[in-house]
Amino acid sequence: MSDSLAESAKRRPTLHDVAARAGVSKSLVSLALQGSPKVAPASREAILTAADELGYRPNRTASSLVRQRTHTIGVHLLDLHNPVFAEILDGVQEAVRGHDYSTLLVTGNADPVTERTEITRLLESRVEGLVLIAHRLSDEDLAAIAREVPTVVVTWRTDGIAGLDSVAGDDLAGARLAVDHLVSLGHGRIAHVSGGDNRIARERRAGYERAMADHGLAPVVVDGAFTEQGGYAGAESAVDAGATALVVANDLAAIGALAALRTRGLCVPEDVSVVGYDGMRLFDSLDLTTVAQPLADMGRVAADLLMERIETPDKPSTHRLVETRLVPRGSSGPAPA
Amino acid sequence: MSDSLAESAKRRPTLHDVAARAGVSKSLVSLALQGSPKVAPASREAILTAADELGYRPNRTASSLVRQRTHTIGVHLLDLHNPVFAEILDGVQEAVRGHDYSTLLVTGNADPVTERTEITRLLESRVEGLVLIAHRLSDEDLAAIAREVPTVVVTWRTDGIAGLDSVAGDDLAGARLAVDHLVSLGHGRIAHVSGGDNRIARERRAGYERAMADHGLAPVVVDGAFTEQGGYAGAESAVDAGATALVVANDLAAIGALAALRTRGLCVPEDVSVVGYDGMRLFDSLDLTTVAQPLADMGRVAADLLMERIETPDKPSTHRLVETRLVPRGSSGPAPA
DNA sequence: CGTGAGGATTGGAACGTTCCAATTCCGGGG
DNA sequence: CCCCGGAATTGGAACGTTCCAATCCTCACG
Repeated sequence: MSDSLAESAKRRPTLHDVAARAGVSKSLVSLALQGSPKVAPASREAILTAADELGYRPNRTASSLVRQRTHTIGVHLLDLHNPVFAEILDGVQEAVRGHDYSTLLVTGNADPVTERTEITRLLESRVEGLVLIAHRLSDEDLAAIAREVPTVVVTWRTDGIAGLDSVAGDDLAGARLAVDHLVSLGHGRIAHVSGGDNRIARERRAGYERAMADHGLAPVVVDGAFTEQGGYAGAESAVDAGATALVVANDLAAIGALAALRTRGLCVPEDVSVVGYDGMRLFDSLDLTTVAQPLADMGRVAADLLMERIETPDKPSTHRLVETRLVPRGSSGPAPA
Repeated sequence: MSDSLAESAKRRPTLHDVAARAGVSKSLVSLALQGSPKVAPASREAILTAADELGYRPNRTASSLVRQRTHTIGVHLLDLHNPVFAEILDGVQEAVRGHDYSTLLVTGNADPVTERTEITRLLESRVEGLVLIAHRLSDEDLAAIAREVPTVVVTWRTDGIAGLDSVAGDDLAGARLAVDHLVSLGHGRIAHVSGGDNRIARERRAGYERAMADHGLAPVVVDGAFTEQGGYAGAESAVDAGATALVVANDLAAIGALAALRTRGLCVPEDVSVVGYDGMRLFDSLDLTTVAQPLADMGRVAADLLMERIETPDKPSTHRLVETRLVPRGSSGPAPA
């Protein structure tokens, strides 16, 4: 006992220590701890009590070194602050737990450099698969990663990279839904507050522009970002330009836009209508009309795709588009006379 | 070349493979890759090119097995959906990067069972320290963990557990700030929408109750939760009870409360004032009066405390209380006549 | 031309597991 | 009484690193 105390200060107990205490070999301890049926009940008993008297804790690094498996997949989130990603992650975790994998979570804070080093870390930890929930990687980096480990990207289509699957919302169609909705409410001066210069933002913008063209309306795009500040600034420019309705690049920015309108003394939806994008649960009570994506589903699908690719590394890439739908709420209403 | 191709399909290249290709021993490769100055420039060159021709990627599990260090700390978040935790995490990550540790992120989705298994996983991965950003563990579990690895808890004081540090907001004082603010605006019928039955909620509630007593006012506490739904339901009961001001347990619930008031046709702050708690940046534009905590600072302090404990495992526990301050915004105003 | 210093390089043990092959143990059938 | 089979147990190699001690090489100096 005094001996175990002295040791515990020094070094964590190993299989060997447990074996010594139980009076058996380390092989048998290993067997017993894995629940093998070949171990005699008496030995098992002795081993189990020895293990927890010592506070034995298996060493995962040693274990995964010898079996060449880590039973772990890596998940990279662009940014923890946007709850959208958390909702997608929920789906991933749920699906992954069903396959007895656990997840290693990592975030690059929307910075490409940190992002690369964090993902490198995951690869060095020998994750067996990778889910990238939005990222800032170049195509070359992405391809290199996909060559190394089964990978699936969530949030936008990734074409032309071998062995890389993707799950994305249909941003083109989604933006169109928003425009159609506003047009049906009688709006003509519909502006788009963009999400900046990145893939998703460009896609949503394109959807907006095409829909406007199809309705024979002149598009007005103002610069914004996927943040509240971006939405705030964008909304100001948009109303300056005379817009009566705003298609905002995401919900976060839409919240910012609402704030801008409020400080301008404009009423929503009487003076200006606002439509967001994402449909995150967190903002359900804000009464924001939005283009909703099935976020948790996207995560689930991504995880399933990953599991398939882990089983069949050479299968052709699949790119899944999930459906978006418009959720009309209080922030959009008939165009002012 | 053909041989390396065939191999790459099978097995990741190891130090040994790099050594073979560069025509040196694995020891020298190891040395070179760590950037030791004892390696001759020519060898270094050869090794480096061999390594990246093979796409060599060091195996972290092997490495941390032999040096008895993982250079990793584990961070557990109660719940990814509440952006408060993300803001705390920012501080942790920042501080930790400065000490060349990396972080393993894990979440239990507010479920005590998943929480335990996830933390167990971290311990098996031999993290060198643990930051728990809110948790649902019993005191015994917590003590057991703290005995095993340096641990610091963020979000509430943890007294009486040896070797466990904590960083917390002063919830007692914070709730008092909210009450004082509302009293100074002339409110008398101030209700508290509670955050349910957990440590932080109880603390904030106690702060509210004491402050009310000190002002000679009758406390009215209605059941709520740390979620929008909780705030929504709580606000309804509170206004039914005739309150003209609400001290809500956190910002998330306050958002819910605002929604409830809106659907009741009540104006904020003309009819009812609302004060939240947390001060998360995400809601800056919502114009919510709130009791702000320095979230990122809390994370930084926690990480620093952890580093100190890693260096000096036997130092006495320290419990840091950080200061909260009231941020008056548009959701609170003079009491109605 | 021998010696030694010192830099460059190498072999091998160790880290804590898993798992295969080999060994021990036991009772029962011949 | 011996042998056999099966159950229980064990030793040891292997996983991919790190790092220590030992060896090798080169060259300047006496």
